[in-house]
Amino acid sequence: MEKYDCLKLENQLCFPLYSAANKIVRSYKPLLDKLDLTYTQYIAMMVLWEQGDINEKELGKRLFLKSNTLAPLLQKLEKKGYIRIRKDKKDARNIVISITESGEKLKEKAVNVPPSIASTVNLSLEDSKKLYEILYKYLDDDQE
Amino acid sequence: MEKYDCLKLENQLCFPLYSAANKIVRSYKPLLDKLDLTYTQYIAMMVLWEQGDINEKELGKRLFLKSNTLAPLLQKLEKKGYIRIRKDKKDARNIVISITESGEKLKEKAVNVPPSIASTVNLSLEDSKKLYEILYKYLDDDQE
DNA sequence: AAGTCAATAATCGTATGCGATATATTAATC
DNA sequence: GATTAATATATCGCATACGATTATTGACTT
Repeated sequence: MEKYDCLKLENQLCFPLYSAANKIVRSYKPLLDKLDLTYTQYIAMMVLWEQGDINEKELGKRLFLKSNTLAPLLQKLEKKGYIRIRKDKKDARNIVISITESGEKLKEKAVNVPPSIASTVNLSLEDSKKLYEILYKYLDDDQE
Repeated sequence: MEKYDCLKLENQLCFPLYSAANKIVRSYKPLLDKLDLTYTQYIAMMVLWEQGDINEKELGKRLFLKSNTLAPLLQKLEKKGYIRIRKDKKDARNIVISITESGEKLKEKAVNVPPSIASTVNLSLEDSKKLYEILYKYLDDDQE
């Protein structure tokens, strides 16, 4: 083990993580273009499709994102007519996001996306499950 | 299994991949700030530290990146004095990247980064290995 | 040698991510 | 009730990623 071995690309865990994330997000693009969504906009819509109204902070927690990323993103989604952004009447610091009819309708198109992606990811069910499990182990660890 | 279950965030493989990549790259930032490098610049330097001169296309292959990302990145690294960018005399379409003395010196500081990151990633050796293995299975699959 | 095509890199436009900072609103304290 | 602290969101500046386009250079054909 040489002194500089730890600096070799092949010995990094972060690098394949970073590259694989780029690769899979890239593979969504042609599909999401049809919905007029970017990948980040898509996962935000997913949360809304699943649980309806949500405030920005809660959404940020679900997506591991903060307002510096979310605020501009949500503004774009509102401009496209998929969501509405309002202040909470009880506490005007809270922003409440709700889905519009147009946003709800998008769900019908969106159901085609996951199977289409799944068919291109050439991993065994076992590997997929393991990958999922390890990634959440890492994500759920907050002590950093 | 409901019709829309496939759209739930918890059923996505891409989402934890995307989030984990963000998280780990984010964790590099304070360390790389000391080297005046971004994460992408850091992995480019890694290739150079390991194998010296390389042309842009080859570098792109190693990093899974193309000139639309690499060209501006390399210009920044050159501006910082870590690398030199030249045209190949035999074929001026090829860009040859070489490392400068200052870039070579940076390696000494950089050796502290991987251990520091490793100590914050709370995964067992087994999980890390498995993660690495599955990610490369995905990355090396070109049929998409 | 001119013209066509292929290979490689650079540029452009858009949308992130994110640390840092600013702003708005509410809560807490005196 | 005025001041201060805390909370939540927005803005700013920078550096990616990436599809699409353009520019440069070389190879090939005739």
